[in-house]
Amino acid sequence: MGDEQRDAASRRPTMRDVARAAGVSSTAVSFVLNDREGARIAPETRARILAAAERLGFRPNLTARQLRLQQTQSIGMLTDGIASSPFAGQIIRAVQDAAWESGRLVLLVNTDGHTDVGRSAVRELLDRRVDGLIFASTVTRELAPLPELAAVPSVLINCFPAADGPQLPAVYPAEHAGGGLAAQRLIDAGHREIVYLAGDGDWPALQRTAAFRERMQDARLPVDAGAVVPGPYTIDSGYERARSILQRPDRPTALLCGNDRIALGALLAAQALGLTVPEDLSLVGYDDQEELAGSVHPRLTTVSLPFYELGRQGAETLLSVIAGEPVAARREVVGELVERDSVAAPRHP
Amino acid sequence: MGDEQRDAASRRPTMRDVARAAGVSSTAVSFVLNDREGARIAPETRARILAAAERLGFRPNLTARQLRLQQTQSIGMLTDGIASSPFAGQIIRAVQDAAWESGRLVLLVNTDGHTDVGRSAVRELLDRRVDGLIFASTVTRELAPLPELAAVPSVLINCFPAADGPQLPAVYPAEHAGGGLAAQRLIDAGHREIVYLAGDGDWPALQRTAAFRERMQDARLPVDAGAVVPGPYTIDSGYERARSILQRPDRPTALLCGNDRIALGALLAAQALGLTVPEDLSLVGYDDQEELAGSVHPRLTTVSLPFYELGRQGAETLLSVIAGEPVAARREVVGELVERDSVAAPRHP
DNA sequence: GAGGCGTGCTAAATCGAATTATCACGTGTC
DNA sequence: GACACGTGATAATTCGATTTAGCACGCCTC
Repeated sequence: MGDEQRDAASRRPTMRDVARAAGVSSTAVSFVLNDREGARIAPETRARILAAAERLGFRPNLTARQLRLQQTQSIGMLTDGIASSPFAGQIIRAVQDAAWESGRLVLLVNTDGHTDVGRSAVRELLDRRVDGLIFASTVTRELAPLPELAAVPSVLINCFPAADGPQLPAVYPAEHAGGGLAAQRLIDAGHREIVYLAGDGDWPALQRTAAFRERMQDARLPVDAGAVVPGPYTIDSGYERARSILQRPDRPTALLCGNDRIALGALLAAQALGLTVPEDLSLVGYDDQEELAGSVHPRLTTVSLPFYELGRQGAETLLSVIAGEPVAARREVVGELVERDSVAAPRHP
Repeated sequence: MGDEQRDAASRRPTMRDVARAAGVSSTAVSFVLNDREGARIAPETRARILAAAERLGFRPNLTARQLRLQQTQSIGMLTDGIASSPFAGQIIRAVQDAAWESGRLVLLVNTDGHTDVGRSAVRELLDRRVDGLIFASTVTRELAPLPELAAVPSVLINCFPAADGPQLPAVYPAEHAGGGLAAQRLIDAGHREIVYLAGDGDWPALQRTAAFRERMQDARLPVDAGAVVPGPYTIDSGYERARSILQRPDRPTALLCGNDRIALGALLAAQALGLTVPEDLSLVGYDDQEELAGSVHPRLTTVSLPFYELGRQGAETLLSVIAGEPVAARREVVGELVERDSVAAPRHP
């Protein structure tokens, strides 16, 4: 066995190997395998090349192709925390799905919130010549994107750019609309006294609170000083806030909650006070944390956060930018009301 | 402004640009920037090159380097479901952390359980010349790894190879040890009548059941026919099984559960029957599903699944294989007992 | 002053594909 | 018989780095 044959057996076969096997030049092989139009190759030659490629199990070396073509068919994805939020997985999955469908692969980097890691990660990804970049935030917020992101097509997911940074396209949840959905559900059920156990000053909380007020006003219901009670997004805080509110003689008939954890706290408080949900008290959560909202008794009516959709639309936006198509600067994705068992008509209407 | 200068300004600078700017050959630039030992470059020349590189903001094109060096400093990661399990994120995070520390990036592909997608994903990753591959399963099980995986260094996480497939190194949870931990907790608390609401015939369930029997025997406690009740890993099933068991006059004083969902079902059943946990009934779960085990009242004592550790050890094993170091064929990682509030001494000892 | 040697640097090949510019050959036309 | 033209291929270059082999020069030695 000659050196050449031994080599061809141990190495992955290259285009040259195929060319030699078919008795043609590597140019011909390239033309045939890429179905290059305008290339004139006789049918028999073509067949011989195809057969040789098949027989050798030839697959092009993508690293070489990437260098020549100056594009890597891969996109970089930065997150500031994968596992810190159980939802992040959905975004990653969606981005990966969309990328895969477009023939691309995802290079994933988790910065764990460290800006310096993020910075070197972006550099590293640019050095690898990714076709585009996605930055996904674990919490919905305004932020100043790293200026380096602007070097290639980039898209923000679950956040949006501050006025002073690069104006990258952004895809994030329609918190105002979602908050409206939640509030409207309680209003539609006939509740007139609703208290909002809101989140704590973050952007989603502000948006949802505004929506709550608007819907109440639209329904000509009063929103007095005590109607919005902000606090941390924890079970304990939900419990404490609900407890003090539900002990009032003029207690509300429904509590709108900033998230499912607060709602769970409220549920526990209601039970501790001998109130039955939803008969004595209606409850609406937010986030639709599967493991939580669907596991308690009664199961929580809540609004889902459209994480998969966020990821998909983010990725599709990025692919459009890469393709040179125009895209919307901002895209809000609406979650949906998940009807379960924690809402009923008020007992004394 | 000459063509050349304009080019250098718009393109990312290459090594040639740096060489020209410093008035040397690109070989010299390569030697200096890579600190190649044995290369003889005068200190002034070296400084000039460094200055030029700095001034132009030169960063090497990694695609070109990868082609020349025949290694991509990246690893491929396949999962059969990212978001289906909230834990998968931990494994991904751990793998990415370890890869990053070794100067590598992770190419992530989610197969969603489709073997054909997995197959083409592996091919795609091999075409891109990843240095190694990780396959992570969402459920702990025995499986026949895709034969293609054997083409490069590969490691399995949260699963292990069947006897007939390629024998890849595997890292997975020590279910036997973990099951022992859970059982022992109840035995140590003084319980003598313990029923195991087991999972349904999967590998972890089998391991944990075996461990339960062994610990009981070691403690000279009887394990009669009804002591192990297998069933689905759902809240409902836990509820039903617990209900029928707890209604018996000789009801056990403790229930060991196959996972936290079953345990939650059991908790609800106990409450429905007027039993207090842990006073009347002790409960131990498994998995430590944060959102669930820590949110119910009383909070569940359970055993954690070491997902982060699994990912990290898996990645480190892979890096060792890539480096040509010997590695263990199988590595079991033990979770830990998470003490919370659902275990107490039995009332009638 | 010829030969040896260390220093400092470069030309050219290489990695594996894609692409541009030609080239050889036969056929048809005037 | 000279020339244009279509067909079927190939040689050579390019992408941007790394690496091997070797060149030019000065200094020292005998």
